[in-house]
Amino acid sequence: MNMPKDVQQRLATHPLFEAAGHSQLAWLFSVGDAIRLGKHEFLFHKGEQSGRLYVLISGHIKLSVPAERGQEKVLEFLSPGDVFGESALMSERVAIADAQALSACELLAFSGKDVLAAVTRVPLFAQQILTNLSERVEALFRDMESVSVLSAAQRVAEYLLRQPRVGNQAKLPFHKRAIASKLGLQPETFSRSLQQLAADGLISVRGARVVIHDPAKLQQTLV
Amino acid sequence: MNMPKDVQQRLATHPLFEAAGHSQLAWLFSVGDAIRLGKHEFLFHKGEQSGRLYVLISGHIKLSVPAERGQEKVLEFLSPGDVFGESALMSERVAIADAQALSACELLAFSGKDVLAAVTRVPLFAQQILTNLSERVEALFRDMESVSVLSAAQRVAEYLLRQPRVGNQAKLPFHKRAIASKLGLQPETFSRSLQQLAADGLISVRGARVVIHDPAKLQQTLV
DNA sequence: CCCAAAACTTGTTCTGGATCAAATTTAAGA
DNA sequence: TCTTAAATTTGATCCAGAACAAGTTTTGGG
Repeated sequence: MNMPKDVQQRLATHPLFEAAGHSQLAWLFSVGDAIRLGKHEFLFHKGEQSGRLYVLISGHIKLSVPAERGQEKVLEFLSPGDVFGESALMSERVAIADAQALSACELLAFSGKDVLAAVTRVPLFAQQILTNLSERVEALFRDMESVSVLSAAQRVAEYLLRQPRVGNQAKLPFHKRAIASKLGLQPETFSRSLQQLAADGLISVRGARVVIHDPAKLQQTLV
Repeated sequence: MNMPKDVQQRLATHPLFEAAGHSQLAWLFSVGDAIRLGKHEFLFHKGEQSGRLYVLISGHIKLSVPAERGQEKVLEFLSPGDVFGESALMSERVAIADAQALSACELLAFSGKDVLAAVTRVPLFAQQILTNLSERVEALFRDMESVSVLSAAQRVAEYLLRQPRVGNQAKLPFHKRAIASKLGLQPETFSRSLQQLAADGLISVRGARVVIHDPAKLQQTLV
């Protein structure tokens, strides 16, 4: 549909596509749209009928639903490789959340029809989608579990332990307010939980930078 | 692998398979296992490496994780047509929850390898799996949203409205304790929420039978 | 049909996190 | 750089739902 040549060349070496053959790639690129989003831009809003499935190539996207008093509930942070907009695969369905870019993003978009067609035409691509959807289901399970069995500080500790670290330092990848919402906490409680963990000598916080003094000991707090 | 002839015949007319051709069905039945579970029986436990993807044909299954003090957190109730055990599609993964039959069940089981192979051999089947996984992601989104934005009574009202009704009467399909856990509530709070809705004249409760006097008015309480 | 065990309900108290309020720090534009 | 809005933190209070404690009802196995 609308896929600049330079984008195609970069994608051809992308993990999602490298296993696909030449003609398969050509077909994917002929039916897919390349999309760019600026930071803060919305890809779709809750209630819209986008009808397309998206593959995030670069950047980060936040799925959230508006709540009362201008608040929002963050459902998921999406990273490169993630597949979303699954309502496209169901008939008559409408987006269940807002999708907003947290940074500049590149995406591919496919119509639901083309995705189902891709199952026969580019099986490796279909398998990637299956695997990614499975991973999202498991991630959501983990979230549901922690929201209902862990305390605020434990949820924060679990989140910190999941972040990539350089040395023993992790960087909170998004606004604390958004992370708090994802964890099912108010910003105040998130802040206080960080302070609590710091007071317990488990971490040090300065802005978005968190030093985890002893990951094993922090992990202990989750029991 | 292990598929009695009578099971094959019933499955051939099942919505999941009716679109598949004769030889495709034959292949599916040759690689799939038919499984029966008695009420209360476990299909797998958290931490096990079942390595298989399951399709629920009849009966109901509960996915849950053990919590402290012998409690459990119910993550999902599965109904006929649902696909689960998605860890099978990811390498090196282990079940994230327990799966227990809530009634006598019939299932099909496929190895992860065979599922990925099915993408090329029985595309319609792969599409069904894609669609069902998408539905589960959306259902989990809805659950996350209600847990964090609705009050106890609102979550109960929402749950009641989703149950099938004959006339204006709905029947709670599982133990109240299990439903409460699914909604992120203690049994006591679930019970009191039902009483509250009854006191407000919105419903009447007798055992597992709930009469919804005016669905529209009950829906109003969710605003 | 009986009866023990499980499920559910009802009452009371308690508490983790929400809410309200007010600094203080950070960061995005002009 | 400056300016101003946004993000974060800190403090004080409040409350929905958890936890604990007894009943009461339902259920299923014998």
